Amino acid sequence: MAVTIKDVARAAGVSAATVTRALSNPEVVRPSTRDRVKEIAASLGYHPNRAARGLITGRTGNLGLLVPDLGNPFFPSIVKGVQARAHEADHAVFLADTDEDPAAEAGLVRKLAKQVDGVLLCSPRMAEAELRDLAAEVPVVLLYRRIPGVPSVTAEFLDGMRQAVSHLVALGHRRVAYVAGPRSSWANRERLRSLRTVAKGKVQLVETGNVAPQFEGGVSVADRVLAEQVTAVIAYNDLVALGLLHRFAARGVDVPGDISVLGFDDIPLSAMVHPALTTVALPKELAGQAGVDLLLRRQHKERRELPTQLMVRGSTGPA
Amino acid sequence: MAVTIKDVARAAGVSAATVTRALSNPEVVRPSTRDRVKEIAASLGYHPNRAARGLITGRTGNLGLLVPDLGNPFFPSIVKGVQARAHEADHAVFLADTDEDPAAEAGLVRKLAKQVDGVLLCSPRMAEAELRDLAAEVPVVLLYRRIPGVPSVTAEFLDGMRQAVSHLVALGHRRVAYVAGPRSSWANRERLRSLRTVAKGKVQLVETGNVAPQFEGGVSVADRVLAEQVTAVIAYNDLVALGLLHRFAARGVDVPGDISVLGFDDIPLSAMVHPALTTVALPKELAGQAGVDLLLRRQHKERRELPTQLMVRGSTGPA
DNA sequence: TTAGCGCATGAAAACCTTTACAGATCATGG
DNA sequence: CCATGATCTGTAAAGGTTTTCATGCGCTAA
Repeated sequence: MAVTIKDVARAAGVSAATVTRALSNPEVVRPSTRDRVKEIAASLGYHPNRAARGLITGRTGNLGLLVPDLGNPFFPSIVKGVQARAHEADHAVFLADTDEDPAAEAGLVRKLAKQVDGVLLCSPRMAEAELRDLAAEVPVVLLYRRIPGVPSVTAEFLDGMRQAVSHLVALGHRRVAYVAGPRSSWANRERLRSLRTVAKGKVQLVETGNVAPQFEGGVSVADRVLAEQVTAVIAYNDLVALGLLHRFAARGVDVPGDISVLGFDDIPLSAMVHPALTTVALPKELAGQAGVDLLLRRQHKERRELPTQLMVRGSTGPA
Repeated sequence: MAVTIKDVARAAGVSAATVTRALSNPEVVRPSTRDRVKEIAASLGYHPNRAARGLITGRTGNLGLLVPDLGNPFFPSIVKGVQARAHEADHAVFLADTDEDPAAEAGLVRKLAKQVDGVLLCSPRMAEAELRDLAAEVPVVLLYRRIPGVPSVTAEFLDGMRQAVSHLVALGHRRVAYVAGPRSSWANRERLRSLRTVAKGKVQLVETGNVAPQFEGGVSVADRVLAEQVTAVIAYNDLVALGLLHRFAARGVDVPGDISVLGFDDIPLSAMVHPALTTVALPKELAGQAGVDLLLRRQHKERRELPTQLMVRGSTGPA
């Protein structure tokens, strides 16, 4: 059926040990033998059985990636980055989508744990204690979340918010609404904290409550935002901002004439709508790549904080 | 380190064989023994090493999923469906994104082949011969592509196109542009064929050439569409349609007042823009699920063709 | 010439699980 | 009390790879 190392060994007239050496430790085998083995292996289409290899080396060559919702375009971008980088490093990627169900996450990770060398976790809502337990069981790198002692990749939220607020201030906005995301989300807490810090003394902040981090969340809160008499609104993320835009358009509210809208994430979609969404771009593919690097280099203490970038588009204008 | 079957066996005072039987073949072991083993296994946190199991059973409990571009929101939806269904069946999912590079696909699949029980292939562009070879090496189910002899999940393109054209005809459109996707894509050929069939005698079809199946493709062809003096345009997919909408908006062309726009796929995004996009909805998560079912042989059919549904939204109106 | 060394290779053990087969235990009927 | 059969459990092999250790060989230096 499948071609095994023995088939190659027999065809090359050497032992299995020599085959494995020729392929994964080439310098220890005589060049003539090595070349012959390699050639025969290639012609037979031999690839080592990774399960068997993993059994003895303890390393699987796989890694796991957990995301809360592929429906949010933020995450496919991360997946792309992880995927690409992992393949460069000759690793395969297990993907799990938890469908925004934090309860299921830990279980999923534990099931994957045996089959992977490490796990990348996009888990804004999982309890911190749970996360810490997990990190003790299997190498973990957190994506867009920070917990002391656990390696992580995040972005400079504070700087991003500063860019956003400066932009609005420059346009003359003095009273700005913030539509928050899920209260339990780390990213939400972080964004809110950053925003409060940078808003202090510069703009008056109106918090309009928490919504689901989705398009519908933005739609549902849009009318409340309008009632607040603000000249600009910052949304938890782009999806929520798009929900706002949608409802504003439906009500005939002009953006940015009547109100400016600012998002967070810079999902591809944001450049496609009209008016295009001004937003704080977070590195996504880059974050995925950085996460893989952290995981595979096993620098367990390390942490990376990537730069953010305000993307000024059509949805913001003078107050 | 990790807890193995021997640890459980020792703790329970039985042999490894009894442990494995107690857990995966419970009826053949005496109830009292079975319960004790199960209890101890649970308390030790024992999970069988899937690699080792796979080595002997020949089944891995994993499956592979290949998509051309996660950046196209069509595919994350499929991934979600696959993922959810696979987990229900206690299988894990390897994901590979080929970044629209058909050349890389076959290699990726072959590398994965040893680690999976089967592969789901979203591969609109791979050469048919290559695909057939692959299907001979590892169980394959094709998603949104059909090749004789290979199990596949597709949708009723013809019926979808019929719904779309009937809708336009009812609105009084008689001259309709079609923006085609990549010439090498199966879906493109299929859509074009269906469209020609249903358009015959009902509307005059203007084909405006092939574009990349992305937002930019739509943007780049929008002006050419306008020059054709049509009252409606059908795009290869939603992303292209959104590109059209974007460019139309920038040029001050009113949709649907000046021209109606119709997409294909129904990606989540299409309902979020303004005007919302009228489009032919293809089952995505459902297709993923059906694919998994086919692969795991929970279903004995070789092929499934899922229904499509025209979603009438704001981008189409009277001619 | 031979001891000694380095190098290339092979044999065998190990990784963890499942399963075919054999052995052990026990109850039952004769 | 023994033979028989049923039920339960243990032994050992198998699966494909990597790695440790040992072997054999040719060569150099004494």
